[in-house]
Parts: sequence; structure tokens; C-alpha cells
Amino acid sequence: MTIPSEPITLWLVEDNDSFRRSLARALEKTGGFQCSGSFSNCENALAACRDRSAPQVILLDVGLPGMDGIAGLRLFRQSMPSTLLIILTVFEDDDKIFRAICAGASGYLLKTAPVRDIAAAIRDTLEGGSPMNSRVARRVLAMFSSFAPEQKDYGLTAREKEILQFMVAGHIKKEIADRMSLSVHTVNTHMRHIYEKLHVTTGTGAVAKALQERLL
Amino acid sequence: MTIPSEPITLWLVEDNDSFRRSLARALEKTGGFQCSGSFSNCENALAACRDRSAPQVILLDVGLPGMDGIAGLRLFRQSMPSTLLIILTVFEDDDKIFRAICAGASGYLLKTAPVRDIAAAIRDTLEGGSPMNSRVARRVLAMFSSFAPEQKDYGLTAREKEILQFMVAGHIKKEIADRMSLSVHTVNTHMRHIYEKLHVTTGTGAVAKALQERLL
DNA sequence: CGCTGAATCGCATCATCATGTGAGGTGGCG
DNA sequence: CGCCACCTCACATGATGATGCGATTCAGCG
Repeated sequence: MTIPSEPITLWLVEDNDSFRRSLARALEKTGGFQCSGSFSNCENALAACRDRSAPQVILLDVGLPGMDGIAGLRLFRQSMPSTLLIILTVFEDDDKIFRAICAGASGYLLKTAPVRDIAAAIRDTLEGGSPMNSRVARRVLAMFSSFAPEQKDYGLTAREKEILQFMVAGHIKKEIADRMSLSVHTVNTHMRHIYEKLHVTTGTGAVAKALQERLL
Repeated sequence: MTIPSEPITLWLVEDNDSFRRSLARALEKTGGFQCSGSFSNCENALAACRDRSAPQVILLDVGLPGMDGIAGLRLFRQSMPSTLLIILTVFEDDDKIFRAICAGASGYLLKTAPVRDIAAAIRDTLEGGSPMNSRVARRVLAMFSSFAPEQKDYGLTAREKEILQFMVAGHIKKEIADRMSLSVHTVNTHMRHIYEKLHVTTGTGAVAKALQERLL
């Protein structure tokens, strides 16, 4: 890893003053970083957005007084779309991780990590990576796989799946018939087969099952 | 990192013979690993499950001849539930990553990684982590956040959301009226308001929109 | 106090749907 | 070849749904 000629500009948003200051000092000392912003809460950092140029990276705590770090994350992304946001916190519970990722965090680091790891992670993020603690990664993978559970197979044929997609798109029988160049009767027949296979009796039930069990 | 007294038992499933052998040798040389199985495809490895004791970890390629590594992953998990499965491949495209994770991989490494990183990653996995290349991690995060897009607000009232939930559950108006102890007329009225707010004209459309945009 | 939005209920009417029953045509497989 | 699964189309009928046009109650707000 070579140190870039231009230092990486960086803001810290962290309510623990001594930790924030010592981290800033340590990062600058490792070389290649310039901590141009240091804030104890999101509100101040967001206010600074208006009259300062955006940094390349913001390290953000989640357990902040006032505005929650995750709520702040969304706002930072709005006012500084090209700035990368890295969560730096002591929390590693599913809910916080999940919400941070959904809000668009580019990395999730733990405060327990040594400074040189944090420095490496920041560089990594700028190069297109998303560093995260491997325990955090485990949680993310677990959440992910729980999203896409058993792919049940109801034995739907290709044609039936096609029809089902049109139903999910909100079309009625006549529209589907037109778009597929079929008779309404044929669409009707396909639908009854879909209902039988999915064990439902209405279109809404079929659509709900298709979306909830990811049949398409 | 201290080397455990008992070596970690390990299988390799990888169709490139020379790579597989050299990796096995290299891992054993770093100490702490015992490559007790070496297979060029999933079928052989799965057959071996029946008369050999399961290893602690399997490193699995995804671009295998015959059975796909991801399909194999599911089967390994069935016959050896406590064995951890780590993907080791050259591919880093969204689809493969996504499917591997959904199938229950505990880690996703790239073959380009140095052997000592692979060794560290295996130990990390056994300690409850899920090591992954940080570019892979970026993809995972991107997929994740695309799952939970902007939470639009259509201004649905609490009552309307309730009705919508029953619709998603596949119930018809009369059933919803009964369960909520309401008149069918009331349910009818709520539904029209839902249709107006969601800009749809059918129940299926409303259900589809509710599920796809996570309105509940 | 009047206004507004939400929730409740009513009737009517036409459109759409679900379902029973039937049948002709294709392509693959043993 | 027959069998079977799939796709296609048809008619009919009762059930359900969507929508126009009402009404009453009630809580919150300026």
C-alpha cells in the first residue's frame, strides 16, 4: 500500500471527544489523512456541509446524542452524494447493522479495531471495497439468507409464470390477453391452474404468494 | 493468532488440479491445517460424505464441471450441517455472490488472495466470522440496500394499512369485514381510498405495490 | 364554533372474476 | 403408436369487485 500524494480528506462524527481527537491524531500521524472536520453530533456536521467542501470520507458513530447516526447517514448522502460513509461504532447488533446498510453505509467498522486497520479500511473503501468486521459480515450474510428462504417449487409452467408476472404488474385479464396476444379464455385457464398450484382462490392471493415466496 | 493444537480438518473442492494441490500443500505448510479431502467436483465430495467423517471446513469453487458449486453447497449443508462452507472462486459477479449467500455460504474468498489470507480467513470463519473480500462485501451491501429502497409514503391511514395487510394475506372483502368486525361497505370504502392513494384500480395492483414497496 | 379528515355504513350498477365443463392442437417419451 | 403435459380457446353462471353518490359520527384544530 503506497501512501497517496494527496491526503485523504476525512470528517469524524463521534460524541466521545477524547476518542475522536485521538483517532484524528493517530490517523494523521499514519500519514495520508487530513481530518478536516471533527463533530460531536450529526447536526453540526450537516450544518458544516453548507459552507465547507465535502470530504471524501466520513466516519460516523451510530450512538449519537440528538440525531441518530443512521438517520444522519441518509441526510449526508443527500447533501454530499459522492462522500463515502463508514460506520464506526461499538454496536454489532442485527438491527443497527441492518438499518445502517439499508441507509447506504459503505463500510461497518468496530471501534475496537486498531488504528492501522481503520486506516487501511478507509483506503479500501475509496478503492471500491466495503470493509467490515468479519463478525459483522456473518450477521449480514445471515440476514441475507433469511430474506431468500426455501425456494418452494409449485410446479408452475413457463407460461403460468409469465401470466403471474403480469398479474404482479397489476394487469387485469383482458390486458394480459392483449399483451400476450391470447384469448381472455386462455388467460383465464392459466390463472385457474396458477390458483390450483398455489392453493389460492383469488388473484390477490396469488400475487401475494408470488411476491412473498419469490416465485418469479 | 496462535496455532491450535488440533489441526483444522479441511476439504477442497476445485476442478483445477494443480491449484488445488498447491493450495493444499501451502495450507498444510502454514501449519494448523489438515487437508483430509481433495475433490475435483461436488459429486465425488458428496459421495465421500457417506463413509468419511465430515471436515470442519470445505473450500468450494463455484465454476465446477457437472454440479454447480452453489447447488452442491445446499447438499453439503444437508449432509454435513455443522461443516462451514467457504466459497473460493475467481468470480465476483452479483448473481453468483447472491446465490452463494442465499445457499448459506459462510464466506466468499477470491482465488487471487494470498495463501496466508486464506488461512487467516478459514480460522476467522471457525471463530464465527464471515470473511469476504471487501469488493465482494461492497456488492453485498449494494444488493442489500436495493432490497430496501426508498420508503415512499402514500399517506395511508392506520386503518387502510390494516385492510391492506388482510388483502396481502389473500382475504376477500367479506372475510376482512368479518375479521375486523366491520360492514362490507366500510371495507369497500377503505379499499377505494387505498386504490386512490396507491394509484391502482384493482386489488392485485394494490397488493403488488404494497409488497414491492414495503408499505406495511 | 365551524371546518376537515378519518372512520363508519348504505344502495345501485356495471365490470370483472372464479369456476364447472368441454375440446382441439402440439410435442415429448416410452 | 398411445399417453401425458402443456397451451390454446369456448360458453355459461353465480360470486365478487369497482365505482358513483350519498350519509352519519367523532376527534382535532384554528
